[in-house]
Amino acid sequence: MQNQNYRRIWQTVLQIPSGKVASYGQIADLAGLPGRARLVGKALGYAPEELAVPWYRVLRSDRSLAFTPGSASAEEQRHRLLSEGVLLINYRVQAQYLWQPDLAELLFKLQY
DNA sequence: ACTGTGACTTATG
DNA sequence: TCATAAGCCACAG
Repeated sequence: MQNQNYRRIWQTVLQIPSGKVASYGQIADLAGLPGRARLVGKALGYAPEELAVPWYRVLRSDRSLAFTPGSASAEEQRHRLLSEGVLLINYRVQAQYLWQPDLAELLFKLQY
């Protein structure tokens, strides 16, 4: 887990503001890893607790949760999002909650 | 080297 | 909207 790619993914997810969400593919792109959306899911699973990575702000490109509906993980994600004001309707969030970062500012913060 | 498996995505009907 | 199919890539066995 000392993987540099994982580190970049965690740092990118850390930039998602409260109340906003991003897709796995979007995070992969922003982290400089286009085409590796699946790696993002893997990286989130390995994220160190102390880093406090907001994994629940990441979902599929169609704005639905990646976990199977009703599962413990899905419920935790749903609750965490709700506590930030992001309401899920049929396991989907509204487009208004999508994160649209300022690329110049983001790249500066990530220091790539 | 080969194969199966995902916290995925896009195209198509 | 759904459902299916194919593409995708890292990783484990």
